[in-house]
Amino acid sequence: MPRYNPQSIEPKWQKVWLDQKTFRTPGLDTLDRSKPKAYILDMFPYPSGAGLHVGHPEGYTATDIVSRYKRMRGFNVLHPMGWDAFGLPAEQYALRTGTHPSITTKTNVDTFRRQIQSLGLSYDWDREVDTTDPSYYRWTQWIFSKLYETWYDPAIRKGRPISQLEIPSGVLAQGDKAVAEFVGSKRLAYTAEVSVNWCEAMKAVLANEEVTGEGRSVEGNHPVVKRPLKQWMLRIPLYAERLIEDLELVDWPDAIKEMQRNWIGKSHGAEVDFQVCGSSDKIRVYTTRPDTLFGATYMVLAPEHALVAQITTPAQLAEVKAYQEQAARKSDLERTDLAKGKSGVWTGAKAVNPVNGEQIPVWISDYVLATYGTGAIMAVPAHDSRDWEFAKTFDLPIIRVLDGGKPDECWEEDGPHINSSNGEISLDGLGLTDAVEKITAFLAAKGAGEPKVNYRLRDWLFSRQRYWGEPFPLIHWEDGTISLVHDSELPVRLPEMERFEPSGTGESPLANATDWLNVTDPVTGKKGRRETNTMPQWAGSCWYYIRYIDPRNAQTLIDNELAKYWLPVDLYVGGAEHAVLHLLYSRFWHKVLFDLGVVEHAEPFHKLYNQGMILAFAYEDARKATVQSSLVEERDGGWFHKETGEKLNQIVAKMSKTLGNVVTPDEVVASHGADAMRLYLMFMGPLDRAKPWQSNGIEGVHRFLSRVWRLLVDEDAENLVLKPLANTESVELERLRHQTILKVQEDIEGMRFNTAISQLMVYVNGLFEALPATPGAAAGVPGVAAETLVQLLSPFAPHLADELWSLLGRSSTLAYHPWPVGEPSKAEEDSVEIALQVNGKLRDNAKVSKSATKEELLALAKANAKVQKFLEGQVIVKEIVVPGKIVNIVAKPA
RNA sequence: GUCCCGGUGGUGGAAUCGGUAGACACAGCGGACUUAAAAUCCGCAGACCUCGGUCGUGCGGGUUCAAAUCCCGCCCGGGACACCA
Repeated sequence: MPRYNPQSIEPKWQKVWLDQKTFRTPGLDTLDRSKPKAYILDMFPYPSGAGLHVGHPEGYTATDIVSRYKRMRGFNVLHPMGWDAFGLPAEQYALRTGTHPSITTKTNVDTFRRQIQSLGLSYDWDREVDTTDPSYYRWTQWIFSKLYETWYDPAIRKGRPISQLEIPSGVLAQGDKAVAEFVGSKRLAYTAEVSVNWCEAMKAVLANEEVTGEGRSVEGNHPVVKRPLKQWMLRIPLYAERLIEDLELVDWPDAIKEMQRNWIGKSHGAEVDFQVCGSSDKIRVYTTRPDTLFGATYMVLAPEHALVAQITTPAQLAEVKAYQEQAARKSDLERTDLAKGKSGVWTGAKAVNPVNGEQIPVWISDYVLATYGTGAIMAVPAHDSRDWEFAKTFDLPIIRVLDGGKPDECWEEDGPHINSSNGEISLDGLGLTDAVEKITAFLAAKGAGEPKVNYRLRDWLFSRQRYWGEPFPLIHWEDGTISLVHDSELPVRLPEMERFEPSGTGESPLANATDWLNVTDPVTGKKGRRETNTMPQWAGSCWYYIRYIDPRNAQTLIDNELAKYWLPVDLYVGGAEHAVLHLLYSRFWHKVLFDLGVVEHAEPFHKLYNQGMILAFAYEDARKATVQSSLVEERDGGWFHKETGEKLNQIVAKMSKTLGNVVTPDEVVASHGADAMRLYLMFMGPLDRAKPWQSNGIEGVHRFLSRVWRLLVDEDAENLVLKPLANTESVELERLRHQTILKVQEDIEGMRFNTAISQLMVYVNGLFEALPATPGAAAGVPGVAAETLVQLLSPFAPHLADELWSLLGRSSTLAYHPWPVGEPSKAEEDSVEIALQVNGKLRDNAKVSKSATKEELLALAKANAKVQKFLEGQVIVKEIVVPGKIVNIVAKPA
């Protein structure tokens, strides 16, 4: 009767773990800090209305296995879960349904928590955080206050309190307003009228990182246009250098590090001044190829460049103005579309090339970006493809200064310089590196330029005109000053509002919360208005890993001692889609907090691991049109359309409603149990690889768990009882046991869960084989084997393991039971099978003693009949013996 | 266009300090048990042929006694970036 029944044992153990707080991590008072620690973190989810999908449990299971394993190895483990619950989708859903986002958020969180708990994950639920909880966002606001009150000191490469900023006497002399302006120009958080990415469909501003290369929103793929708005910005580029350097300190996938480096986009070059003819104005350009300066035949300014108005000649004014207006109206998409040709207008002005005195025309064009470098370039058409295209379009002169490539093609590679000399300097004959060095020194000496490092990374646009986000702790006073809400008055709560639609004007919905909006200074009677923008969703997720360590601390963000002990996060698992956004922002905030002494480590996440996406099979017909999975049947080793009978191809695709191939965790838990689901997710393949869900696969692991159950439990008995266990273990089983312990622990440490599980299967197969042929015969599975198997299985299938553990007569959970000891000496085989080769081809195998010498192996090979057959009529040329592996005899015809 | 990752049986995948390719599973085939089915257990299983071999890790070369593994050149799939001067 008592068959393996996950539906009854899983809820039972989940209740025990929850009720007894089995996975509670001690707080400061009871924490034994002499023990090693493991902070194992999942990227917390956005609790959407759709509930958990199978991708979530993949990463969660992996971290859960590591957490459970580390506990058994005697580590203090911190393994928390929480909710990234602010954000646009909740607000949009609320607007559609008329339900307040705080209500839908609560419902969704409850669903997510129930689903996650049904997977048996060993989270400490006492540490749950929710970014929308005022007691949480109080500290998000606090961190913003710190950003506002911090400036970056380039001399010591650190963020410092604004109180330590020295005000130049010249600024002091100009009065309070000038001082405020000066300080504002140094704060890490500042407000500015900027051209922003405005998404009409979302009625909100987006950060650069939230806009795709096609000029559409990452969320929802809506069109995005440029529009000037007053916004809060964060000066993340000041930390660019450290954000690049400190990638050396962390153990992250190379691909992610590379993406961050690319995003920060450091480049070395020089700034060069060009004198405008007939004017005192100079145009400063940034170039990474100062060595090509002799080939500069014209210049281009961004249409928004400040000098355009001053240098444009009256004759060109109308045309220039028209072009500027046209450019301003274009979206980034239209401006950067590579398919379109180059456009531009001559300003009428000329400037002097500082190395050869040539007067060259100054153009404006939208292919030059106002926001990068100086917003102006020197154009070297012979050696830059963009300049080449522009010069060809407008018939501008092209001078080659590098020897290489075909005569009528642009050459962007290295080569000996030509046509590059004047009376004072010559680059002719030099290669790229030498030429750059020489010309840069020359320009510096003449005061016409200097070496310069540039970053692609821009200031982070940090405000949104939405309701469902953290309010800024700021007040705009009637006298034009801005002040922070005092720490003691935090949090600034998000007001309860009935209507919170975005206005569409760029004004946040909070502007309508009249009672909340207006404030009066109790001391001076001065009137003010709260900041009505809210923070972007990234704000809450930037620092949640810190709060988990000390989640209920009402006095400070985090206790210093706890921060010292638990940080950094030892293992951080999540999807690769956060490669630049969340992970870059988080590192930036962490560095600011590091500079302020809140945390003691330069980097927040030591080891990062990206789980691959769970895909699913889908079907398409000969025209490559996809077919709903419900209309597909499998027969005769192929797939066919149920209605038309057409033969279909199996493909791998993302799970989607349209393909009808979505699998939800709830249905898998219901049909096969959480343990089977966990095991299958890990058995599918390497964690970091994308792989398709196969319903047959889950059957397979379920069968394995049933086999384990049957190995130990007497299914014929009326009640739940163990089969009789044997007292002694054969030499072979002992060896297999030690091999299994060692393999499983190595594989868990290396995050190779699929091969750990196969080893467990090998062990179970071995135990079955060793059972007496006749059922009921005296000895069953050796007791030590039974206990070890259950222990090794427990990180993977914790419900089954705890159930069997209690059947084995142990009263408490396995969660903190010491991991079994695997001894390499006992795992070693005493004989090995080696390959006998002739000329590199396998001819026979031989079982030999592990200690056999080279001579013995060679003699054995030569005595082998099959080997001899292939040596007939041959002369031996060479003999290679690798003990424990192969003997290879090289021979050639006599 | 540039960068990164990958390509192994019918399927998911093992094996990379170069040393017996295909562990473990899924699907398949055969057998046992059963009135029958399910479940379970045992066995077979890369391809090709003359049953002793030959070929075989996307394709073509190379290094080596020996290559899935290292090198060169391609092809295909996935991801990221893309007028950043």
